[in-house]
Order: sequence, then C-alpha cells, then structure tokens
Amino acid sequence: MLDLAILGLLQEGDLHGYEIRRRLRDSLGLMANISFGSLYPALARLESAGAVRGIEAGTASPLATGAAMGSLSGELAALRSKRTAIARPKKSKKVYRITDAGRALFTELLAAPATSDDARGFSLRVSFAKYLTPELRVSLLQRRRTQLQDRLSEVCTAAQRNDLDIYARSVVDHTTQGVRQDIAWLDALLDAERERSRPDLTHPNPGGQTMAPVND
Amino acid sequence: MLDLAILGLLQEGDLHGYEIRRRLRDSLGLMANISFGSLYPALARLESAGAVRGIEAGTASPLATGAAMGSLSGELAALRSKRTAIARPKKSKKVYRITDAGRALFTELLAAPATSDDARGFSLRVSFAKYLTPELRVSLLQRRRTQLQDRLSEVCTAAQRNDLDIYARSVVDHTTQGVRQDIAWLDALLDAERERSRPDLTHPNPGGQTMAPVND
DNA sequence: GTCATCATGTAAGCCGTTACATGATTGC
DNA sequence: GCAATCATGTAACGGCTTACATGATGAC
Repeated sequence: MLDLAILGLLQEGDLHGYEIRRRLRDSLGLMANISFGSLYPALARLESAGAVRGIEAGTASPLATGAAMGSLSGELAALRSKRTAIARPKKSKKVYRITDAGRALFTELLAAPATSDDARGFSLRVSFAKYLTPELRVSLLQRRRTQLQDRLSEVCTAAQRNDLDIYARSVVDHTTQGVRQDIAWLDALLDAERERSRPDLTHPNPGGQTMAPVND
Repeated sequence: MLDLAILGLLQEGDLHGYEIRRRLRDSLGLMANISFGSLYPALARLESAGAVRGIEAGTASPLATGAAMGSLSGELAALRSKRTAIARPKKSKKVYRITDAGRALFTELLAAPATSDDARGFSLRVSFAKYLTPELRVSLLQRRRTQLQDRLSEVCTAAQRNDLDIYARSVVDHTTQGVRQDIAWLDALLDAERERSRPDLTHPNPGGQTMAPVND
C-alpha cells in the first residue's frame, strides 16, 4: 500500500524521500505522517525491484547522462543551480524517478482487489483513480460498495441489540452512520462515472465539466 | 488493543475464545472478524500474565472447586448439563474468567493515552466508557478531540490545493467531512457528560444543548 | 560555531494477518 | 459414517511503528 502511494506520487514528478513523506501528509491528506522507518526501506525495495531509480543529487548519474538532464523536475533543477559541480558529497538528497516497470507495477497495484476492510487503501486508490480505465474505476467502486454493504449488515446487527449501555450504543450508532455515508459517497462517485460514460446527450449539463472524461 | 477488548468482554461474563470472537464481531460491532491467530495467542498471553484464568469445560478445575461451581455462567452450566461427568476429554472448550489483576489491567489499558491516529482503539475505549470515572471519560474524549482537530488542519490544508483532479478532490473532501463529523460526535458526547455532571437544576434545558460552552 | 531543519538510513519490536493442523459435537 | 460447524491452537510472515545513529545545509 505504501508502494502504491509512492509510485503514484512519483508518476507526477521526481521526488526524494523526505518530500514524498511531506506530500503523503499534506497533498494526499491520507496516511498522515508515514514514518521514515517505513518509507526508506520501501524506496530501497522498489529500487532493487527496478520500479524506481534513485539518482544522487548533484552528481553525474545513471539517470541524467548528457542531454537527458533537461527533463529533470524543476525542484531538482533548482537544487543543481544552487550547488553547481560539487562532486559526490558523502550523503545528499537522493531523487527517485519511476521507471516503465514501476508504472506497470503501479497500474497492477492500483487495480488489485483490496484485501479486507481496508479503508485507507481504498481511498488511496480512488485518489489515483484518474490513472484507471472507466471500467476498472467502476469495478473498484463497486467492489468497495459490496464490502461496505456487508459491513453495514454487521453493524446493524449490533445496533439492534437493546442491552447496550449509552456509550456502546453511541459508538455503534456513530459507526453505522459512518458506513452509511461512505456508501452514499460511493454512490455519488458511481453516478458521476455513469454520467461521464454517456456524453452523447444534447447539452445535458450547462453548468460545468460537461463531458470532461478525466480532466486533471 | 485486543487485550483491552478481551478483558472488556470478560468483565460481563465468562467466555471461551470462539465466543469472544463472535461478540467482537456482532456485539461490539468493531473489529469485524478478528483472526484466531491473534485471539488465542492473546488469551494465552493474558493467562500467563495472570489477567485471566482458563478453565477446561467439563472437568474439575482450579476455578470451579466444589461449591464454587454455582457461580459459573449460564452458558457453561448448560454445557455441563449436556455432558455430565465425562472425564477430561483431550480437547474441549476452554472458558476464560477475568481475575482481579485482569480487572486492574483493564482499567489501566482503558485510561491509557491512545497512540497516534487510532480510531478503532478510541471507539473501543468509548464502548467500555461506563467503566471509567466521569473525569477519565472526559479526558479521553478531549484527548481524542485534540487529535482530530489536528487531523482536520491537515486535511484542510490538502483541501485548499486547487491542482487536484476530481478523484483526489473527492477523497479529500470526503475525508474532511468524516473528520468533522467525528468531532461533532465527540462534542455531543462531551455535552452529555457535562449534562450528567450537574443533575441538580430544575428542568433547565428542555430543548437540548442550551449553553454548550465547548463549541469549536 | 552552533542550532534548527532537512535528509537518509538501521534495528527492534508490535500487532495483526493468512495458512495450516487438529480435535469435538451435532445432524442426517 | 460423514459432513458441517464449533473449537483450539501453531508457524510464517507483513507492514508499520518507535528509537536510534548519522550527515548536510542554512540562518543567525
């Protein structure tokens, strides 16, 4: 799941570890403050699996040979301009770039069936849903909907008990409400997908994103 | 956290492992389907720590010597009536009862500060909040409220970005909404606590939260 | 020069999972 | 007798955490 998040962020530009952590927190909003003890091993794993390549900032690197440098992200370019031609410091930023294999892995992870009651994993997948085909998006949403429906049955069973004290009652009711709202959210997303899949009506939508398929 | 749940259920009567799992699922509503691979080791751990004592159903046991048998739960009694005087079968139900040490541990775990963003742990604690003093209850709720307020700041930061695609946007918005509702829930619980702590006014409040002082 | 912050990493451990192995009870 | 369910356990592993160790950079 962390791998998925990392690869997703790397799809939009090269980043170093510390920055990935920051984005996980306040760009994605999910996974508040992942720990370095998870992050760096994950990056190392992904690198040795060939899904990403790390380049030591400020050195001639396997990634940035000759003219290829031009394609580096603005952030890295800025970094380069600040410390021109310092040769290989012992320890420095290590900027990661996703590879073709990484993109393939990303797609695979993104469409993979979520195991169990994984709310965070699901939200993460939706966050990156623009990279899915409409069909896979719908099936992702529907799979989750089924899970939540099951969960709702469970909590409703619990909610029907009449021997709960006020606190347990309050928890059960609040949980039920939360699950219901999650389902409503999914239904809204599914509706939007359906809307988007039949863009052939004459001016059905004067207000905005008329038939915008997946605008950024 | 599992320990807390087990001890909490055991406070209301003796249970065997399988049954504990069932109750976790559809009595508490939280922790849907905890696995046996967690549950039994946890029970063993608690037993060797002296927090619970397990009695082999259908045998003369350290718990049920002589007249003490009468205090066993209805379930166990029913079991006994079905299989009178079968001596020590190899493998049978093992019913657990909480000890004084266990009750102490329970209270300790229940009031302990929750580490990080632990929604499930918090809900579990609220479920057992009737075992807390009013003061500890309030401090539990307020600690959580502070956490959620911080979380809200984070997701609001993310929500202010305008470069999110419709899916990421939807996730962030839904997350924000969820956190807000959790906070509202806590406020309702805190109001109820305050209400309960001054039961000496003559009908002061026909409508509801009249002068609720802790609103945002 | 030193302090805060940025940045990378390792080690130990916790808390849970799946998969597997086994035995007891009940209904047909 | 056999299958389904109830019931207890073990082994291996996964993913994330905290605590620790280290180094680079920039501000003052």
